[in-house]
Amino acid sequence: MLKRERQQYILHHINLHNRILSSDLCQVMDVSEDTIRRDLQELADEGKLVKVHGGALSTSFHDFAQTSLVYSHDKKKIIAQKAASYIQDGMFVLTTGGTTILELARALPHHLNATFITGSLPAALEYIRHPKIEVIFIGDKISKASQITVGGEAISRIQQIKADLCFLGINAIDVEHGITDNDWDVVQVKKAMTKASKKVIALTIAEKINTVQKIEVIPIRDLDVLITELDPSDPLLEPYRKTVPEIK
Amino acid sequence: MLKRERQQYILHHINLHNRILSSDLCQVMDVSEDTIRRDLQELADEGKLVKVHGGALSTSFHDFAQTSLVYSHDKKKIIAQKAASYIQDGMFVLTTGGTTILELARALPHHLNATFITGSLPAALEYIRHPKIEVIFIGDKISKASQITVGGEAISRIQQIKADLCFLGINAIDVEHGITDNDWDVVQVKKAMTKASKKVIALTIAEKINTVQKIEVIPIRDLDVLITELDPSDPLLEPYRKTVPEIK
DNA sequence: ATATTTTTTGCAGGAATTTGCAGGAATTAT
DNA sequence: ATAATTCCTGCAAATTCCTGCAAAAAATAT
Repeated sequence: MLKRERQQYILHHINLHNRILSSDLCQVMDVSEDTIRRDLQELADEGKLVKVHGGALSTSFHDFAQTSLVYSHDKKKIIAQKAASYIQDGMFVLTTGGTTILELARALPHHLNATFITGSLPAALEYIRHPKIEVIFIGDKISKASQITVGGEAISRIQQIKADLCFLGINAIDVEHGITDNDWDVVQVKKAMTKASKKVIALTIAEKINTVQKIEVIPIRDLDVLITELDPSDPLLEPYRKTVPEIK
Repeated sequence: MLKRERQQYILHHINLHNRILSSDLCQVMDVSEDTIRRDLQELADEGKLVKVHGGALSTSFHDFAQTSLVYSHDKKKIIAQKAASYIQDGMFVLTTGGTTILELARALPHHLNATFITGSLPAALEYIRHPKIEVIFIGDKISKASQITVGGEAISRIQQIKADLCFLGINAIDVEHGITDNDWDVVQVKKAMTKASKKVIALTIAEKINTVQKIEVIPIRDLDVLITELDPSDPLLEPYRKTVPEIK
């Protein structure tokens, strides 16, 4: 089979099915994995597909999960690792949106068997990449700024849920003013989520500690776990140790 | 064997089999590789075939791949332009998911002032990029394969809606079997959407015309508008003209 | 018929492409 | 943590391509 023939076949297949495995391709075409890899690499360089570990995806499909461009990416990865350890098989987990939650979504064990409930479009897109995670999306009006569901319909849906965990991506936290945010609609949803969960886990980079915004989500005393990229013994966390049962 | 004869034979063979190897040719004709190479080069210069490393490919084969891949964006843009012209300010618009709908979402006029209701995560992410579009997301379980909401909760939500338009991204359309798809859950949602709208508009690239899949979404007679990238007078669309009120 | 010109062909050599493989790194699965 | 896959780099073998050149063949002119 000629090289060009192979590449045409690959492109055709990918436009039809949106994805392809290298291993399947080299069987069908009877060439080595390396050859397929090189074909995919070339096509990717030409922008005709997106190469991923183990195969390739259609460009139109992949546009949504850019992993770069996240502020404090490495810090958030540390947070995500710590957060993921709280999730057990079979749990119902409520999550908000935000880049830290996105990192959590990416850091989840691939074979985790749990149900994730969220109103965040980007987070949902990450969750569905895990084969054994069931994703429930809370529908209603979408807030453009935060790419998250807001509105009364969403809140009343959330109130019907009794989840095990709620992961809260937060904008500001302060001993006195608690967890605060600046979008009224989003705050309503976050409030509802914390009330619908047995355990509330807040995720934040250290930069946001001891900052305050306009609207309260919950007071510190309603927080069960606080996770940051810092060592739990870091002095910056000291003031919270009195009130928050668990600091990671 | 004369030069003319050789070239005649090469063209004949390539129109029959879509491809040829230089090595095969010089064996069959009993001439040197160089001669074959020169023949192929000449024919390629005349545009009668496409020369590639190791042989040659039929132009039709090559053109098809080029146009359907490199220019598929243009095709979908054409479809999107036609589709967008149906949307008026103030309308409520239901849409499914799929790559063609995605292109529509990207091609919407920036100032459009309408409400879009969808269960597709990627489509919703596109809609929210338009400042004046209000986005309502239909929540429920998310189907991993299609990145779209499915389930009874979603369907009963949709049934409460009375939208002006429903844009249907389709997988297969056939005069006899109608619009068909291959995922039972997704079909239920699509069905509900078509019933909740005054006007049903199907979008598809010509490649999918006259193809059939396992499960019926709606019969052709329930379709109000069929939009493709082709000219409405294209013979491929002829069989649909009897049943579909409007073909663009 | 012979000479001259033009076209075609094969060849030599060196350049470029393509492919598979080995190894070790990186990622993913169990 | 361990095993299995997948990826990457460099390398080597095989194939194909290209350029220039000269012999052969064909066409044309004398």
